[in-house]
Amino acid sequence: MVTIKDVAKEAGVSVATVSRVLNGTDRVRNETVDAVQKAIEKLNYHPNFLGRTLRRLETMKILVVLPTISNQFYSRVVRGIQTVAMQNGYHVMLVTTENDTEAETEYIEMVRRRLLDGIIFLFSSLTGEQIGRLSEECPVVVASETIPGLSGVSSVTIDNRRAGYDAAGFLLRNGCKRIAYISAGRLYGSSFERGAGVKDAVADAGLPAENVLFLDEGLTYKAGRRAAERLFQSSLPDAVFAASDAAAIGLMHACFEKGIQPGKDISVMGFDNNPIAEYFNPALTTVAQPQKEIGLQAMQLLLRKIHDPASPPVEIRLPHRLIIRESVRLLDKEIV
Amino acid sequence: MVTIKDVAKEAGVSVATVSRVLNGTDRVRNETVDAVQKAIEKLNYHPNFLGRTLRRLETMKILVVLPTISNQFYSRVVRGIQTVAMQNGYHVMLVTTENDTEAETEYIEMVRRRLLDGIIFLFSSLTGEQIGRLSEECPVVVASETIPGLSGVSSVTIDNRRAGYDAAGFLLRNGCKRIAYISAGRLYGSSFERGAGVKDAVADAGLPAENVLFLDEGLTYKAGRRAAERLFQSSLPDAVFAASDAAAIGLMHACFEKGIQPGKDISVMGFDNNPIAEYFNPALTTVAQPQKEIGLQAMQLLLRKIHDPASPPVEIRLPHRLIIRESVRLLDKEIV
DNA sequence: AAATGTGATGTAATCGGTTACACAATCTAA
DNA sequence: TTAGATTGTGTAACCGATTACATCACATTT
Repeated sequence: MVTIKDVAKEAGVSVATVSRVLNGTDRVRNETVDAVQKAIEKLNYHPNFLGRTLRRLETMKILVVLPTISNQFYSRVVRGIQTVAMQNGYHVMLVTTENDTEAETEYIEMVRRRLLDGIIFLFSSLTGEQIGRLSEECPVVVASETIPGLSGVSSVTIDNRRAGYDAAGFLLRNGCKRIAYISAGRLYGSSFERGAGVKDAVADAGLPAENVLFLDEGLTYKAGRRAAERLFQSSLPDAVFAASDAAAIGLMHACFEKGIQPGKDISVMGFDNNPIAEYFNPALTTVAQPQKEIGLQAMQLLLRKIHDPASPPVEIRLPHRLIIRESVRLLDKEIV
Repeated sequence: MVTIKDVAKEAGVSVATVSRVLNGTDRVRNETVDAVQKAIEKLNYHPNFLGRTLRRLETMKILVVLPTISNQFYSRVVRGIQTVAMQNGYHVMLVTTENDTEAETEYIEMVRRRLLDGIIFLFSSLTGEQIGRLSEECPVVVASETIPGLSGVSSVTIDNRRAGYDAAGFLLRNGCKRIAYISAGRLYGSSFERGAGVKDAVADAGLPAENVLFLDEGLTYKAGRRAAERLFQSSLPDAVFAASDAAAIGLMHACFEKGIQPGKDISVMGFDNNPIAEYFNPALTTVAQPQKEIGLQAMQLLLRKIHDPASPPVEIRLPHRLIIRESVRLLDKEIV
């Protein structure tokens, strides 16, 4: 490997001078600059970041932890993160944990060990306490997901409980009395919160708690299909609300096979406003999160934490939005 | 920050001994090990990777470059890569270029500068020559995408030309004489290859070249919709073949709005066998790539290159598979 | 002419680790 | 008993960069 020493020797100067040319941190005579640059070119030299970051103790790189990249929801959040990162000279690396807790801790070690400057969790299998402790050692932000027991850590999310309340409220106002809710596993706190919101709405409508059926199947197409199979075993609810658009679509697909028309025979609602929601037939009524905005704000909070580790944690709640399409049957009297 | 020196002082030993305890590279007396571990725990010490990798000149991490994470196709390829990587103690980091060439070169610098041990391109805006040069400096593998002018670099793909030929052949055998092909931009060589295969098939069927219409719109839902709008302006072809399932779905959606029934009034075929293909209505006929296998093999090739930089490049072609569902209208006489 | 300032460059310490080598203590074999 | 091997540990060089400080040549000021 070509090192700074080789360049120095080739150019007939000291390593310090080469370093100065590389970083432009100090005045160097023009002829010397030329000689060094010629040597760099001749040897095809590329500075080794390790040496530099070791000395500087910063890497200009941050890590984003997501559960999987097969869920489209995250792509826009990541885009938001990348936008702000790029503006500030930072690079973004992604890692997926794919439910592999051990892998997650491995990656976290990289941040702890200063190979990366900070970390944004869009998901975690760690407990709130663990993340809290981690955040005392290095810059951490949690975004889009709520993690039980988390405190003292900056976060950016929507108000998931409220979003669940609004979604269920919309279904109730349109005549649905019995609602099934397809939720994700226990690691997705946001999905749990939405379920709590559904319960609230049903209670506020004066209906008994039994009118809500929880199906803890997950967020994938398959999860939706599984949920459908369970529903088909007894009398159908008026509406199904899924914690992801994919699950809603999986359910609708199973309905077709049974000859049940979503949007007519049963109302279906998703979450996240995944692009497919608009293209599916029937187009899926869903709840949109400001994904890009979540990413933007998360990265801004992380930058603040990187530059001022003592800065206090901030919790940002962004607004969600109901997107009304065709999969929920509307009562005539309902205006929106 | 707690360093190895602090631990050494706390435990009353030298830094060398602490290092030995950390890495288990040498014999250390049991009591000494205990003392060091106690000190590590007490100080909550985490070794800084930089020092270690600087000395060892290897990071046990590899980089995967993808265009975007909003295309589900890549998630399974990445999963394959991760499987093999994990088995070998490597970690996988992802970066998306989102059509930002500059960002791509930034990440590549990380590999060149030994911050990462190797790189797998699932996409690149670099030319074949550039990647060829890069591969002389560090371990490189190209997977799933074909890059024009690439040589001397290991790669894992399907035979895209053949896949295009097979898809078009299937359409032709089922009575489609005029075929539109929705392709991705010039950076996606695989999509171009598939188009060449379509041309071959049409020529072999004795039909004139005008029977193929190329629509260079892209791979997204929106791209499919744009393609549809262009098609609606003149007489419809018998079939549309899209280089991605998303584009095929975007097109079908536009068809619905026009009252055209895909699978009946027009045949539609996608590519990749995205999970949604199975759930969409009508279910999408498509070409499946062995995504996970592509990832597995790509990582294996990369490992070989990392361990033996002089190993010769290997080009692996994996088989594709037609997945016949409902979006292509079948002639009765066609068995499959 | 002497004192002072300035610009360009080199020397060497440093970042946080790993590891070759040295050395002392202990054990083993002849 | 003693030479030689083994074990455990410390010293210091080293990885590839950055940077505080020193140095020297030359220009400017008094």
